[in-house]
Amino acid sequence: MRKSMSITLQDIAEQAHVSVTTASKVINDKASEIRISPKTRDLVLTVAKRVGYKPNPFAQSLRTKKSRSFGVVVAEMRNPYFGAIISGIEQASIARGYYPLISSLENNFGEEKACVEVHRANRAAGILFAGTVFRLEEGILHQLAEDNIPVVFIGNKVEALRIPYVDVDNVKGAFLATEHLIKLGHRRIGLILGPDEIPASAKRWKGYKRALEEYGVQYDKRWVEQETQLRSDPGSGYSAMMRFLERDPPTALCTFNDQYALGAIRAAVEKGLTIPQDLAVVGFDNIAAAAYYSPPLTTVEQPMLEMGKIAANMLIDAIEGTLKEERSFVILEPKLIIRKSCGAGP
Amino acid sequence: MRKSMSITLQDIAEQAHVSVTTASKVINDKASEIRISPKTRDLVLTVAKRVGYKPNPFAQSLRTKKSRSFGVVVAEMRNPYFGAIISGIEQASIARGYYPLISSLENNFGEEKACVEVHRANRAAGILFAGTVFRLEEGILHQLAEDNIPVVFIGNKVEALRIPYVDVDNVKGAFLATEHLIKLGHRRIGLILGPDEIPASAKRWKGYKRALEEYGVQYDKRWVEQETQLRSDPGSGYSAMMRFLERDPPTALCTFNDQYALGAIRAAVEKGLTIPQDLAVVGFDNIAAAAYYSPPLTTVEQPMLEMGKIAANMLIDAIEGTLKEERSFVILEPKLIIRKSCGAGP
DNA sequence: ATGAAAGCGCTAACAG
DNA sequence: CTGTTAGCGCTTTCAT
Repeated sequence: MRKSMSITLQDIAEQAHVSVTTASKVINDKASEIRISPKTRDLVLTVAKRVGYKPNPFAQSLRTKKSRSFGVVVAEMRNPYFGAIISGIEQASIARGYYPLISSLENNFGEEKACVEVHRANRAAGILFAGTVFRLEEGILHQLAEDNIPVVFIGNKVEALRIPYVDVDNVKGAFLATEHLIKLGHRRIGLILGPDEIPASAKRWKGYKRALEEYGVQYDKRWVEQETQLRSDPGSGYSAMMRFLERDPPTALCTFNDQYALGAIRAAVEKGLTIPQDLAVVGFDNIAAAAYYSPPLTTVEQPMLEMGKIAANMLIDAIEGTLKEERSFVILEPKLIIRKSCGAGP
Repeated sequence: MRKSMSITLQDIAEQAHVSVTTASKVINDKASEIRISPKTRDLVLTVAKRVGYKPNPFAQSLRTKKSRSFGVVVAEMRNPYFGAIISGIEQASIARGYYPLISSLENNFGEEKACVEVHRANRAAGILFAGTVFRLEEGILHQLAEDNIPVVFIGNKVEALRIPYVDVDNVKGAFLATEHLIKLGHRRIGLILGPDEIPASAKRWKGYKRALEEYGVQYDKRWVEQETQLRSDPGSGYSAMMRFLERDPPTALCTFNDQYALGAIRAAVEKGLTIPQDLAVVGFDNIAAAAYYSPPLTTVEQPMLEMGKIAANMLIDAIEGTLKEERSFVILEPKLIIRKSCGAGP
């Protein structure tokens, strides 16, 4: 009698008077494909249930050289946008019997390499990158590809490589935001972008320009401000807005995300403007808090939870070798959520 | 020559012309305690470095029956408070060569059991609970204890059990907040508490009463409102504040956390009050966004990152059997951060 | 100081 | 339909 060790196939085999092999076969044979007598099957299953058998994942992985956990590298855990994505990833993977190992870069961008090292050391079966930026180390992606470790991106694609990814339609999102402002009568519409390294910046810029063009509003570079810092906190929106305020400010504003919007609003209010009378602002993401900002924020919603779920399922498919090329690139629809931060026009 | 498999001790042994045993000894012998000739040691180490050897954690765990990963069960991943704690956990554990498996309850409170199941199936070496509530299943804790799987709590203790935990001094935090308001001249000070299941509620209530008493302000139950819902979003603060507003509102308000504060402010503003002139409000936590609320929020800071780090280190110590009783209960100091949401008095 | 051998729990050929 | 055998990569006696 083992001390208080966990229950093994051995135990089941003994109690059911069958071999370990048979026990293993029964347990692993979900679809009843292997020919085992119903009697034996039932017996083994009953014993397994009775003793509360849980396969030892270390032994399984050692033997099969397959792991049921995968790595998740996320830009900033503290950002609610990523929090929601992680929730989605988690829900989907647990449902399929996989376990995400989450690691975040926080302010240490450029540490993608270190994170990947950790996941590789843990024999992650695949890696999910959310909002990461490969400033220096694109090489690690080739390395991963060589070693047959699947990767999927969320909200960020490395253009040169054909890697599965899921994202929201950024140009459409920015288009929606800008269009809303134009229809409200605004002509001097500011745009606060994230840093260049984030591909979404360029796409949102594009959507913004497209809306201007479509509605015959003159594009002017002086209405666009860009953050250079990668951290995505309200401070970014604050300082960008301050720069607008020091020259001649726009009457409306598209911001890179809800946190930027919060910061931008703060800056405007500090300079004596009121929202939305003096400045209409629209955010991006629709994080939970946005509905409670003062004023409640009109914003472009991204389906974060769903993005996380889809990405996790894609990665797991890739791990299991069933991911089809045509399902490898999914772009979700953004949705304009109208609240109070744009009022009824300038 | 193996196909493109990972490098094993075997490979090192061959290349260094030593036995696998020797290779293993050298690799595991950080402190040079085992008698191995310096020459052999150097040789093995050199080869290991050259081929980029990474031990296979599955084999290690299978053999030693010890795992280097532990579970983290967190109440709500989307909440920035927990995001910060997770960051701390992660930083500390990676530094010690451990890997946190994070799972969250989100809105499914009462699913602690399912989460724990998952972690046990993965052979987690220990479990960290952050902000979780054991409404139904306190039994799983006994189970864990029986099976010798260490547990530590963050921000929440199950009173009956002597389980290591780290938290902020909640009564002091609430005291600080209330005292600040009293010193500003307020007498009708509202308190919005979280649900009963969260032990911090009772503690903060205590701190609030203590401050009132110390400064000779009459305590009145009608100034306290409590949320019943476990989800900690701005909506909770919003509805609680609305209840105050329908009777006679206080002139100042202590809220359960910054998100509650955001919601409460929104409710007050909707009813035509201005902050801080008509209502002074103080939050709790000091999440990153709090500095950018309108007005910037005066709040009680919790050292979330540090709490995460400390807890992770405690758990790892417990896993390794070196956690001392006297270091098992740590209460950190809260700190009042004064910004604009309380103005200069009523 | 070094190595041979055994075995952790599981799965996969291969027999029977 | 079932069992025997072997081995994944590692650590751990126990010899030498």
